[in-house]
Amino acid sequence: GVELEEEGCGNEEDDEAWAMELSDVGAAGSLQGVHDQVLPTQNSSTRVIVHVDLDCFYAQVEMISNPELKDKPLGVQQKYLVVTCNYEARKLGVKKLMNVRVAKEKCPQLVLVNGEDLTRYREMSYKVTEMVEKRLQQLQSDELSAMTVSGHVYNNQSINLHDILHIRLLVGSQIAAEMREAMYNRLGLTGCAGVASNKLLAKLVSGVFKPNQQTVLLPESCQHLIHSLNHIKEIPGIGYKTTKCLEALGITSVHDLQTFSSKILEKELGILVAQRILKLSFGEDNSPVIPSGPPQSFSEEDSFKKCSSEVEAKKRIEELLASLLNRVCRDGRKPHTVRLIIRRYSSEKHYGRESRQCPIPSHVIQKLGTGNYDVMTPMVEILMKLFRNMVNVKMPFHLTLLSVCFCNLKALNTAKKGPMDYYLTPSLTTASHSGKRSFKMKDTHMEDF
DNA sequence: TGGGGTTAT
DNA sequence: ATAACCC
Repeated sequence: GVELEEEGCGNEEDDEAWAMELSDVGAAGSLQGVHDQVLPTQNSSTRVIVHVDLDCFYAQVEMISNPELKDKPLGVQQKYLVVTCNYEARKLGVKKLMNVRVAKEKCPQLVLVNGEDLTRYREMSYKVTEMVEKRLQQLQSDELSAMTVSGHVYNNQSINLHDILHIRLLVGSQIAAEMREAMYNRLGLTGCAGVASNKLLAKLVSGVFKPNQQTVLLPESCQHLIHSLNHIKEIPGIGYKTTKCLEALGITSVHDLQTFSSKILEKELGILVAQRILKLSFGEDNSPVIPSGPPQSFSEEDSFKKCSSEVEAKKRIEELLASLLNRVCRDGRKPHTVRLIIRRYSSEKHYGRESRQCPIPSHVIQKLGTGNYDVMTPMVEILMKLFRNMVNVKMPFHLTLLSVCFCNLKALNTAKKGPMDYYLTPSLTTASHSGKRSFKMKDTHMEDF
């Protein structure tokens, strides 16, 4: 099991050490199947991060569901987009987020499956997260002694067995290989892995050799990697807006950013963003691995060409709500806030969503998950009030998206355990002497694995 | 562009 | 509630 004790800690303010220790054993998971982990170390300044990134996750789940699809070019469709596709399809020119019509033109043999319902992807994602958690617990007792690298070494650099950093990264590569093996053997999923000294570098290097391979980055090749990027937008953490802003300043390459005046950058982007992305451009990233734990919100959304009546909106909201109630019931925790999100039709407005939220009345919260059918009626009432708050139904309107979100999730006071309760349990020891609510990883026993 | 998710302000 | 980021 994992021990996380606050040894002789008289300082109640010391959240840092606690977070660090948690990150030492934590696994971050998300729906896309991306997982990071940090190996336990004595010295927190020399980290080894293993980043694993599943290959075209949705397409893999579909191929596992229906093996006949395995050797055909396959695309996963949501509305009129091919959101992802397998590598057969990529060879034939299909790209992620390609219009269905364009994809069919490029590749007439393309097989399409609908991927608008995320249920099965979610289920597989939970399995992956669960597996990674268990491997993580086991790692600490593993013998990791064979000193040979697994997979590629970035830039073909040679390993110096006398360099302790090299050795630790090499051990990381073995762990990455073993985790990928386990994922394939148990769940049939393939993926890439990157091993490096921080999250940024691990993620970047994971994509160097692409499907189903892994790469370790030795410290001497860090600058080579970062300068191999053709544009700053390829740096995770620099998104759409920041890229536009940087381009306006004449910054397009990593070198441009590295040598740009930090003062001007701070004025343009704010001190926080400026300093963070400047460090990123040098391959520096001290952000910790944060175990994601169970989700903090659940939402269902649907997009469409046009919804312009209150009656139709209500119907769509009821559908979204029914699925959501199911999911929330299975999770076991109770949402205390509900939010309605809309997107209005507008010719050229990038990212125009509006939302209204409100607390869920306590008597409704109580009924949630009891199988009581009458939870629908009051919830629909609430959501329609939020709807009319945003949309003047006496005037013509044109919506292209509706979404319902449950958030502010709280564990119930009863002893009933939901499926995700497995990951985190309230830490009695810490809570009792710090007065703060905190969590520790629950012990896992080897026979579970 | 889809159907999600997070954190910061 | 919005805006930025991630996949």
